[in-house]
Amino acid sequence: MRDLIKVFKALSDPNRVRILKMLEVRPLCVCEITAILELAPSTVSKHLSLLRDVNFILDEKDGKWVNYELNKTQNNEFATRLLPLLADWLPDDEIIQSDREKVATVDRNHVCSV
Amino acid sequence: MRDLIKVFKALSDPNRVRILKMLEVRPLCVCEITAILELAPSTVSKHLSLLRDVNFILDEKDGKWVNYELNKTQNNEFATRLLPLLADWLPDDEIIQSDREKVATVDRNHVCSV
DNA sequence: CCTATATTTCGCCATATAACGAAATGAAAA
DNA sequence: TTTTCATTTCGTTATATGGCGAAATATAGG
Repeated sequence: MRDLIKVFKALSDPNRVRILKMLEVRPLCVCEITAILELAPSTVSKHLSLLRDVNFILDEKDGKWVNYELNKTQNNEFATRLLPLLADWLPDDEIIQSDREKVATVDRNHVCSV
Repeated sequence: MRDLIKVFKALSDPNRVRILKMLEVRPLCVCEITAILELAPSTVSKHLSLLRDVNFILDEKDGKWVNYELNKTQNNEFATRLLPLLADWLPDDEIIQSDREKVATVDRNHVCSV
């Protein structure tokens, strides 16, 4: 029960849903996500660690960056069944569409503290 | 987006999940649910109206009682796809099992303010 | 009509949550 | 080694949420 509640709480915040919908396009580092959401880096980091705690995303170190990607492994029943639902939803949401366009063009070398 | 967030928030409380898992067994009135959850009637009523707002359950007046049941109509994409997932989950949860045993035996004529 | 019962609404309180900035950490570059 | 940049951790603050009891509403039955 405890784990299930954590999973739904993770999905109960619009900024975390925006992150997941961005990661459907491609993996992103923290500062790219921060630039698109226009939130403080510490806030974004907290959202990401929460999504990682419920196995929705995986992190991978890449030099000074940390890349986050959707967890496509089958190691978590909740993620395995909920992420495909989310992928079907919000196709016409304006914020989601705008975020995804930015994902297509954002470049971490230009966007992070220049 | 707004509606989706409301849906996940509705699922983010253990007492609301318990209610949905009880309603998988059969429809129940407010005082039966109140007796099983051991919460104040006003609290249960609030949970139920929240679940109704996101189309997870339907209410039907029956004399002085109000019966709530799972919404099995196909009129809401989120309910249609999330309720079957929930039905697959928590089969071994002790609280859920205990709640469901009580659902099988509870009688509104005995349990409500006698 | 009057009372009893089921439910809902309202106001209040304690806790949870999301936001920020400052400071700490870790790795690359100078 | 020192500096720089990306990220995380920590402490604080404002708002959201879940709980209750009291009062309002609705219906059944005397």
